[in-house]
Amino acid sequence: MRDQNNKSNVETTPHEPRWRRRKDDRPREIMDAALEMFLERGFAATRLEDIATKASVTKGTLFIYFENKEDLYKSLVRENMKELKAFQEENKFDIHISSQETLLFLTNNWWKSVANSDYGKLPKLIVSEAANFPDITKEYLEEVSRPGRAGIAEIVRRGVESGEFRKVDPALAARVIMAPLFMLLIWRYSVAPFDEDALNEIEYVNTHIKMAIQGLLARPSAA
Amino acid sequence: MRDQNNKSNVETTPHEPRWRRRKDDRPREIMDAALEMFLERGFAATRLEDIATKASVTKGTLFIYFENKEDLYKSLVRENMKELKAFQEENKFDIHISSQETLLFLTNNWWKSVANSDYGKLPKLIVSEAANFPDITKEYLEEVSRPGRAGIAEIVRRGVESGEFRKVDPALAARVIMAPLFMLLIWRYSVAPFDEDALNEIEYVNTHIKMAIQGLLARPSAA
Amino acid sequence: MRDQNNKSNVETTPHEPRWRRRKDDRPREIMDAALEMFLERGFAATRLEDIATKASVTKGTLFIYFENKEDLYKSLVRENMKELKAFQEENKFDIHISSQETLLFLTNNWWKSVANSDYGKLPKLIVSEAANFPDITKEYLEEVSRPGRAGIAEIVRRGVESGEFRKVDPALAARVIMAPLFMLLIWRYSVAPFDEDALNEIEYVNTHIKMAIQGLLARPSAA
Amino acid sequence: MRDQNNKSNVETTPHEPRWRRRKDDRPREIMDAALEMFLERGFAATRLEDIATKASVTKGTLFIYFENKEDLYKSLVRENMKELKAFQEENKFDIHISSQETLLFLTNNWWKSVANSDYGKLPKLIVSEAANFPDITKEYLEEVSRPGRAGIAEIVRRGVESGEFRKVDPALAARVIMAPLFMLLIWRYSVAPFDEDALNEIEYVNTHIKMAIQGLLARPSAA
DNA sequence: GATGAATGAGCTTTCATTCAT
DNA sequence: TATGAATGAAAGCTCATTCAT
Repeated sequence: MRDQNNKSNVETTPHEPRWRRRKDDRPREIMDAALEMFLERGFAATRLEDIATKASVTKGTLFIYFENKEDLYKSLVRENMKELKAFQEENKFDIHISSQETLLFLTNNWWKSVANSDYGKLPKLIVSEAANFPDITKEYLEEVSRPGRAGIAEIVRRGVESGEFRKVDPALAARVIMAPLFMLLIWRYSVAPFDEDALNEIEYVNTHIKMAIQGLLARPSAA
Repeated sequence: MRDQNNKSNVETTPHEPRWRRRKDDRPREIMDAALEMFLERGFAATRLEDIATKASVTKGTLFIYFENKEDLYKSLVRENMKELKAFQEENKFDIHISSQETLLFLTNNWWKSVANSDYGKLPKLIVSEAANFPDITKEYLEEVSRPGRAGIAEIVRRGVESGEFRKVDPALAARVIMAPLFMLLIWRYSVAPFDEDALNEIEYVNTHIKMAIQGLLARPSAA
Repeated sequence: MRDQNNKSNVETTPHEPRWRRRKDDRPREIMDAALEMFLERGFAATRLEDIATKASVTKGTLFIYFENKEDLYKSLVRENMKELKAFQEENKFDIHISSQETLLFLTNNWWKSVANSDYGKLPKLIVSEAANFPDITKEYLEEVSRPGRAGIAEIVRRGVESGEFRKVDPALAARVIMAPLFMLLIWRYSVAPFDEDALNEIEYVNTHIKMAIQGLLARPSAA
Repeated sequence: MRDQNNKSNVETTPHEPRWRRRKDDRPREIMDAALEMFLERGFAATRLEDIATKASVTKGTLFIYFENKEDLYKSLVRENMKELKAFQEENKFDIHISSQETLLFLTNNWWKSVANSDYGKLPKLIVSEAANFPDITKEYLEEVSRPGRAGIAEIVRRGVESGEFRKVDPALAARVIMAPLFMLLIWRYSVAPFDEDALNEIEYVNTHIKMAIQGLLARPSAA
């Protein structure tokens, strides 16, 4: 993989160094590699050597930046959670538009900023390792999942209150609205690569959000 | 990596069951215990000793009934898949009732016979181990998932054709309709035990199916 | 080391089993092997594989009987300490004989039962690993060393009191009396194998105890 | 196992010191730090990083002055041995005084110049690492231990010859006389820090040397 | 010279699997 | 059949050593 025969030609060619110092970038690179592997194989089935190889370092380097395998896992999940939380908080909706428009807007944002970033990988990871990392699971539920649901529930509640939506339980409706979106992420990062029936994700999301809005509207258009 | 050694048992009778029967049905007990553990921890993180303890036998006994850990895993998934398939096939809908009634009827059936049996544990397991057991993943997609989706899509197609439903892509709508149900199963067997916000599953399913039907109907009731 | 070619002649010779169950004897055998190695190399420099080989088992077997390397070390030291303590307690001196005879008697006993048993290996081990196992060190000091010193000091005290011995501090004299005996054990298990100048241990002990008694007697014989 | 690679520096000048000097004498500082750590933990259990930290340098610096960990160990032991030898050689006794006075004089000198300097740390180190560094062990025995014993034996021999001492084997008596002194050093640098029963070292040495002289004198005073 | 990030050999530990009992 | 002691391959982790900076 790397240049291994730079012994015999030392004094002739100014050969590439065997490695470089990249103190600032390594942790991120390692966490990125680890996220991919953990997402694909799960925590226990992933060997540190594979993560190291993927991050273009050796096993030992992992231990410079992380205490152990578990610490690496928790660090990368928490790092992604932190960023996702920040995103959620700044992504407040415009309360002047209708509830259905707000849902559309949020779904759109979600698609662009969550579904197609590393944050979108968290659900599959959290779900798969839930019982193995109870603390992480609780943190995710409390800090990411619950606030997210609460936000959607609030929109639904306003829609119901204003008469725009039918009478539904906002908390349940929020869960129902979010389910197909999370299912998409879980699907994508688990069975999708083995599915011969490729899924058009954008059409799926559009179909979902339209159905959901139609399902909520007090006087749905016959469109 | 896995899934490729179907060599050693060629010379035995092809109809010999995967595991030998015993009067007290040890294999089933072992598979039940294994299902619980694999579901909770994942394949790699589950120790055979734990499965054995849960099944009230010892490690060595597992190897009397199953070739190895992988064989145990595949056996239990396939056994459950086989039964689930049988259920799906006999559970054909009555084509004389309306499409929305059919959806209600199927959801009801699903709730009683899938969501609350061991079959309901498959999605979380399959999703978590997808990349580690590609063959199993493909089998599930081909033999369980795809036929299920096709069944729902067909109902939607008829609803659209008859004018009962709006014009939607039946395949996508089918995925959207099924997503919250699968999400429920995955949720239940992963993060739910750690969630302080207990989910009323029946209300969730009802909310979902009502919203979905409202979302599909050409002239939805304003209920 | 063991029979390795029992593959080709399986159906002909009733070959020796590859291993036997020796649940009851293994811990002692492992601890004996470990004591030898730890004594020679020290804790950190001893590889578990070497201990295993010496005990005629494999690495994995060590972990059936001991939690980890440290537990093995502590177990063997404590086991030997326990036996040594028992010996010390039952080996009470006859208070009717003179103090000098008591010292001779005890030294004789020590030579037979401590110096030439595994207990005699403890001092070098304790000394070498003192800072690495503070708890063990304290236990040894409290439970073995201190009572031993106290016993000797008591004899000296009686000798002084009765006028048999000169006026000396019994506690210090006890330490001085014991020092050459412990030094012998430490010497024997450390540098002695590399010394060209072989030490006649019995003569050494005799020379010591005679000098010590002469050194203590109020009116020493001119022998 | 160790001690056998004296190959690489053959072509350099034979008088080149083992370690290069620097104005602020880094090698000495490193060896001092290493001595403390090796003495406390042993060779294998001591991490170079800890030595470096103690010497206020970093790991890499150690390798500027010493080839490797083993070289550092050997260098510091040999350096101390060399100085100790020099001390022993110049510390010849005055043959005009009595043998018992000579013993007192030497013990006094030993207390001031050996027991309370770094040389006094050698015995515990040598004893602990004897089997791991056979060459060092032999050097110590030949160059330090044996000459020391021979010196004491010579004094005893003269005492016996002159009638001042009883008839004893000078070599054995020498060992017996030295044992409590070495035991003191070993005790001090191993278990003493964990002993609740603090030892008054000076009283111990005085008690010892008085007892030893009384034990040797042909007509001991009844003091 | 000095640093400390990076390496990789080697050790401890785990656990699926075997097999004596 | 059933057990669980014993095995040994493989994984996590440590740390002496190297070398880019």
